[in-house]
Amino acid sequence: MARVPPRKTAIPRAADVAAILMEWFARAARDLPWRRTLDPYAIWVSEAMLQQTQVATVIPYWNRWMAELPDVRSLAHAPADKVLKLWEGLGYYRRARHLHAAARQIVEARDGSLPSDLEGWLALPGIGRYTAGAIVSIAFNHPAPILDGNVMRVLSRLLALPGDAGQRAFRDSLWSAADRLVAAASDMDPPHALPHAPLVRLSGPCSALNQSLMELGATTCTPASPHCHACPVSERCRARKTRRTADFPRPAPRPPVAHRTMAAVLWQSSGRWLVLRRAEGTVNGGLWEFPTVECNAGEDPRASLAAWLGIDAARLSPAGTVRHAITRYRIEQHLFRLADAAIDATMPPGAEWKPWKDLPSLPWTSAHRRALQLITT
DNA sequence: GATCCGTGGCT
DNA sequence: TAGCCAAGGAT
Repeated sequence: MARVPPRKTAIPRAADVAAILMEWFARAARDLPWRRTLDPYAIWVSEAMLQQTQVATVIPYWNRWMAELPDVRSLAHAPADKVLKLWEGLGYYRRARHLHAAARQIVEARDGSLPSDLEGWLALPGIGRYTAGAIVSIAFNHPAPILDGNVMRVLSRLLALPGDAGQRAFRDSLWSAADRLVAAASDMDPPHALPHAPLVRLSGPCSALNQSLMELGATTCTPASPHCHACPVSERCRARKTRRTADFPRPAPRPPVAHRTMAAVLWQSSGRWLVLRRAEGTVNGGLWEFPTVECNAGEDPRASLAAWLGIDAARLSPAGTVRHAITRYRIEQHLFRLADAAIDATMPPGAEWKPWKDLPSLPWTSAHRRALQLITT
């Protein structure tokens, strides 16, 4: 039988690869909580949480979220602070605000009925091509391709396709490869059973194929030292064949790290503490923190804070340091306590006094949640 | 297209 | 320790 020579950037015999990956997934799939359901709302929440976030981090958040906000109506009607509190510590808080806004949109414009097609999902805030494809393939078995960091790594190695995630042509080629695979899977039988994870449910072969690509990237085709001996498609992998798995994908250039210094005041007066909610549109918008000022390079943090508050620096007592990171910034937060006597100081704009007992239930920025613990202990 | 948006874990 | 990484989307 004549065999068509594979195009260089095409998956050789995509149907074979799809079948192998699905069979592997049936054996290797991890039992993750959102895999036990076909509810598109639950899958949507998991996909929003999993953006740029690791599975192990997401699991407890997803469980809490689903217990508190089990359906789209409960989310639509929830207060913003409750939504943010459930997201506290996950980062990229815009995801939570988008989820909330999309739920309201679904309840108001669609009477609470979730979309079942790609275009319907893409029309919602916070949902792009990856997330829409993931939801419709996993929940509805639609043959929509997905391309995330894992799939990009798996397919670029399989094809030995040079390039990095920042390059349009590279991404386009991989979207095409992902599309051919899920299309090939769509008319196959799904794996019959997942003996290793019997509680995992599959809507069909498109779900199995897409999840197999992500699973392979997460557990086997890892960024550093991939476990090629355990890979079901290693014999078809062009990067493996030439011992160049480390070359794919090429890392995208990263913006240089910048260091910043901040000073925050833990100001207690008559049993109340001064806190403020960060403005929407800023970093960590909507979250609460203690009043904070950024220090100029080389400036003494205590002097900066004293000047900002209009008080003598000697009245601020050091209470510890918290280090954290926001995207490309590495931030050193210096904490200072200020007690009752300083009622003559300048109130930072937007700040309000809250009793101690109210503080733990607010949604905090990560750095200041740790500051809170420093005070407690 | 480049830049911004968080965090915790791992090496 | 510093750097790197993880199921992206919006502007």
